[in-house]
Amino acid sequence: MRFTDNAVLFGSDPTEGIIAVEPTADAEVTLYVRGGDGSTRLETAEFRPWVWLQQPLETSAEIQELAGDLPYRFLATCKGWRHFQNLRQQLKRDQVPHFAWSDPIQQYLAASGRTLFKGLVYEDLRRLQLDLSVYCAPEFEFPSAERASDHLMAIALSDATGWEELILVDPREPLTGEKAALERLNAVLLERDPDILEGHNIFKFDLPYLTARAKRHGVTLPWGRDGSKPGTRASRVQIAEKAIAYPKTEIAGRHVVDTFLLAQYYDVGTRELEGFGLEEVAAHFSLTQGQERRPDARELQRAWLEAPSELAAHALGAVRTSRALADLLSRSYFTQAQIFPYNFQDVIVRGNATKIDGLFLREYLRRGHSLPEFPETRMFEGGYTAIFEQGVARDVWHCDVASLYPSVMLRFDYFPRHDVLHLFRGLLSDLRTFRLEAKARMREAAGDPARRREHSGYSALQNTFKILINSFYGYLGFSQGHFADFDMAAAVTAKGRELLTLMVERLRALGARVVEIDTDGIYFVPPAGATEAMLDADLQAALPEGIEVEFDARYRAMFSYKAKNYALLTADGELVLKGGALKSRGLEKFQRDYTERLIRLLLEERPAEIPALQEEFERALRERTLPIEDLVRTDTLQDSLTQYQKKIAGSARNKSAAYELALQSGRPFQPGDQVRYYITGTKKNVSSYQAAKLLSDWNPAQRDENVEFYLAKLADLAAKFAEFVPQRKPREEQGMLF
DNA sequence: ACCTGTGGCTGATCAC
DNA sequence: GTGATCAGCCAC
Repeated sequence: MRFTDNAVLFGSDPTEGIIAVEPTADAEVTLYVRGGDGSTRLETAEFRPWVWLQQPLETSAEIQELAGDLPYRFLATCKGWRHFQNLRQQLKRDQVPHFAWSDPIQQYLAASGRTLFKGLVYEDLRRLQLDLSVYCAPEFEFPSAERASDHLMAIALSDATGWEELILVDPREPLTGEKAALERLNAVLLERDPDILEGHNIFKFDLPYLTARAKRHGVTLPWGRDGSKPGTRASRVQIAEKAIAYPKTEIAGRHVVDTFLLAQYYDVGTRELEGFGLEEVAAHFSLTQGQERRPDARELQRAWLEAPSELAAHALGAVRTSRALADLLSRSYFTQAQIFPYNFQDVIVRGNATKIDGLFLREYLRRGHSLPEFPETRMFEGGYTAIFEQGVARDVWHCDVASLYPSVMLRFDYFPRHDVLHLFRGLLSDLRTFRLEAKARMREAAGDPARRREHSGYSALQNTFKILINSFYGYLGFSQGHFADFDMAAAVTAKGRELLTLMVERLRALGARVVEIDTDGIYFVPPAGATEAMLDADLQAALPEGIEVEFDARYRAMFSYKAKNYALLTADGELVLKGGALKSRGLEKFQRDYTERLIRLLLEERPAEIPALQEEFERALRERTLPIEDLVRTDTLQDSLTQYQKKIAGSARNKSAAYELALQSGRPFQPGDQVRYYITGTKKNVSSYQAAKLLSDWNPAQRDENVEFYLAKLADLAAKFAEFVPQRKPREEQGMLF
């Protein structure tokens, strides 16, 4: 079976080797195609953009009537991009209902049925990593490319073949040296000719810095494959609850990949990253290769002046790390680019529901079929969440329904009403089959060093299929999805709640004590003498065919705190915390540390040690011995500073420390930026936004953290868990403590 | 210009 | 003090 033969999923045109598409003339795109020998050749193709319409109209565009009787029954195909833009403007002005994609690359790919990277493996990509080391005069706190006294110290480069180069700026002549470095970078890019430019925070730091310095020196940056300069425009990306603003940079014939954004996306699924700096992310993935300690900015500057080899070691370490990171985190997007009619760079930053919409529209277009109106949106109920017992339970089992929502949709035919070509069902069931197949092939290749590449290829593929499968339900409730269907979304969740209720009832009937449930899974204490097989058989018999239960884990103990908030102790003694109340990054580190240690003591039946824990933290706070990082809060800005000020002025929100500090700092903070601060003063009751101070203004010689404030926080925390701390020896207790 | 969904907890602020 | 509201983060 060749997955790519599925035209709905991978597009109908099997052309292989396309690594980039760029519009190069009004009605033409240039394709950059990778040959078998690794060369890159150029081809041009005709490109005619179009608009979907509900009514034919008097226009110079070519009007085609589409099949079926859905509202968008006409296609207006334009002569070229300018014609398209004029038509769109006119339609907007005359308030004529219409729909069009504003990205020419997306339009070309959808119309042609082509996608990037077909016939290639990830390793065929020429990936180049970049990392800057910059100098900032001692009187300034943060580097700024706009300042005369700031400049580059070095540009570290590497690529996937293992090639590395450090372009070092001569400290004796920093400015002429910087100019030479920029020119050397230009030459290297021309020579190495990368498909992908990678870096950590490359959009917000490296590229704007290089652009600003190049401008100062009058150096042009002809980085495009056609010799053009990078293009930049303000953009923002939504990653779960976070909106991140960044200057999106495009380089003709190439793609820019920021591992900072990749890390943000990764974290949505795991919520395990301590922070998003290169070092923190690398540490999470165990990628720090013998770098015992990261030198700070000032140390690097000294190294640049006195011991360039130290700077080189650090800078090259950074590019190696971002290469390893991109290796781990961008493979799945490589696969997505083979599927969706989107540019590689865009497939990363687009939401899953948007990309699924792209699949639907591409296929309806290919079949010459009309499109529905956008859906009528409404609120609908979600999953069933409940907590039945609080406190500590021992010997807790977990079971869940294997991919609940996809299973419900397939088993009960919950598909979008207007999808008359029935793509939804086909895609979902194919994806499911494909995922199983990809997983099987992945396992087959596992462990064989000669098949490592194959293994990681199938791993990325099955993971992409999984993400897609899980996004189909979300698509039903996506207001911008042409085939979304809110009634159907409501039906899916209702069925999910019904099935979960049924499972809870069966488990109780069998004598189990149900502790906590959420959407598709149940934590419970099994009845004495129960076997998994017994429970499984009973539940499976009660559930409809096509709905599979999995008993996937057992735990020594569980601390059930509140809905969606609990802790698990595994057989290996590992403690897993779930929920914002126990592990939110919105809590200061000392609170998270205290919570984790307290819960461990509870679950390991060592409550006698709790008073000592309490004293330890109190003393550390009182004697100011905790590292300041433990007292710091990290807030991510959601709004721009202007938006914030507007809201405050209009009493639409309350003041907040993070925004107030950002405003005071005078730095250009943007949505998505993090503000780290602590509370100063001497009184317990202070308003945070008045007493807050940026971590960067911290002076270790003069500790000014508000001890009373933090002691009160500790006391609140202790009080929160007090009711779960037993007053007797836990050995005498059985099961839950109340 | 961009955007998968709902459910739930907590801390901070502010009006009462 | 108390409750309402908002923002931020997390589970699934």
